[in-house]
Amino acid sequence: MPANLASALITKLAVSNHLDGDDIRAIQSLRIRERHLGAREIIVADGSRPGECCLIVEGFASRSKTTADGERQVLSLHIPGDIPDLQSLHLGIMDHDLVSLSPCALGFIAHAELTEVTARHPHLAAALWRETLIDGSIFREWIVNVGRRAALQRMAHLLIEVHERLEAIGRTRGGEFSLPITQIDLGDCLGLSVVHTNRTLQALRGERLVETDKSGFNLLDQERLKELAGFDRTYLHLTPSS
Amino acid sequence: MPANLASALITKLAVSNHLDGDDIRAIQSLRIRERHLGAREIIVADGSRPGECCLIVEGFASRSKTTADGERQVLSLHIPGDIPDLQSLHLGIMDHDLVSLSPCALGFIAHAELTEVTARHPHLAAALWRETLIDGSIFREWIVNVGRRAALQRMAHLLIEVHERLEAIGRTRGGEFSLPITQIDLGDCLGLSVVHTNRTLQALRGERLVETDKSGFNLLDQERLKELAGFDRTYLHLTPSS
DNA sequence: CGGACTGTTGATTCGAATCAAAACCGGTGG
DNA sequence: CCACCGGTTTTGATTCGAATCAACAGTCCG
Repeated sequence: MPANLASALITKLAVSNHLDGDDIRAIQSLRIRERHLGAREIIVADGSRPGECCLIVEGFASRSKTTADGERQVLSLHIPGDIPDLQSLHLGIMDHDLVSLSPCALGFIAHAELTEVTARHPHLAAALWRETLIDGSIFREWIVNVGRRAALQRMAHLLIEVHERLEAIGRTRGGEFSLPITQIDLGDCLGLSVVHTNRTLQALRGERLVETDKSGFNLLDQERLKELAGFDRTYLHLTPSS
Repeated sequence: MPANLASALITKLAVSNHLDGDDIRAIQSLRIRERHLGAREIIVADGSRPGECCLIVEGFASRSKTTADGERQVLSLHIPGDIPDLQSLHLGIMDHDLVSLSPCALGFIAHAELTEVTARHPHLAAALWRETLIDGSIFREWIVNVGRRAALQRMAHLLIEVHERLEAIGRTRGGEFSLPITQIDLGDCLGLSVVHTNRTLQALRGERLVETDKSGFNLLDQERLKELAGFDRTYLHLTPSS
């Protein structure tokens, strides 16, 4: 019901899906419980069995896993409009953590509510399924990123990805975008140590490719960055029915 | 129609889903076009727009991406009962290759056929959605594997994963299982060079943890391997509605 | 002001890549 | 039957990218 909560979801879904009036009304009729969190709070914990899904209305979140010997790996970054734990609707048990990066406005939607709405709106169900598939596609690219790209390319690739995704929902100003992430977490995204993350970032700055400040990044030369990273946006599936 | 084709799918789906008689009849009524391929053939190519999904009836396949500068990364390994390109049903364009590892018996099912059956059987649709979510969960673990585990742990983790998945569909004899993969491809799974893959495998053999032959592996001490790899099977979601 | 966290720097070590060559293996054809 | 071929596995030597170790500086905040 609160228009602003649902609208974040509608904007995001519309990037990759054709939504008709019926779908939009169905989304607007969802009961969404609003909640506000600070930075670095656990939203949903590994091993838990959530009964609702979490929509990011404002702010940033990440999903991560910690290995048996305490090494952390970030699996994905999430932006407004994302439902990072949509998979919990059908998987039941969480196999990773969902954590806020920045202070967040979140909307929680009960599984029962989603089950019901997808049953009555198969087209919307397909759109949500598609969102989880795009999620999977981004995971695949991250496997390539940590598996086969050198540190510099790896970081460039990540920054372009986030820029493209934010651009699609209208949250960039040129090459600039907000992403309040520490170098520690950035390293955990890239499978690098903090020290090397720091040096790699300096290299990108030195090449005049990227500027950073506390709250975000500025991509100074997107063309050259894409060239460097070997970036191909296909995997983001940012247009409907592509 | 051909019972043996559908039964591979039924066996696999039943591992992670509760299927009722209606679901099973729906699967058995699917029109599945059978095809046989040799080893190392491209089943579906990156960039293509397939009109059907590919069920593995017999044999093994892998999905992989190649970076701009020619580095290959394997994203997943697939076993009988898997539909490795199920995501194409909703994503349209392939963002990676699907390739046979061994000679395969495949069953192709038209997208239209799947769309129709999922519309009429929402419970089956949920099961297929769930399969794609498990796919995604395995990708997440692979990100951790290449991002944060050392070569020895990494290889141990992969071998245990494949063993667990094959065991669930009844295709292991104790620690033994078939997986006809070259060290080149194994390296591409793990983000390692062939040389280092070879040495890592020798280390596992030296520890009397693993035996290999042309066609597969024998895990000599699963407990110790799991301990070494820090293996937690949760992410495989091998029980229904867990 | 002090403390906790984050960012930065330098020195050193180490795991894995690379380079290069040889051994092995199954298939093929003379 | 054996020579040969391409692909794969193995070995050794060397290099290199990134991790680790160890300080120190910067910043935010109570």
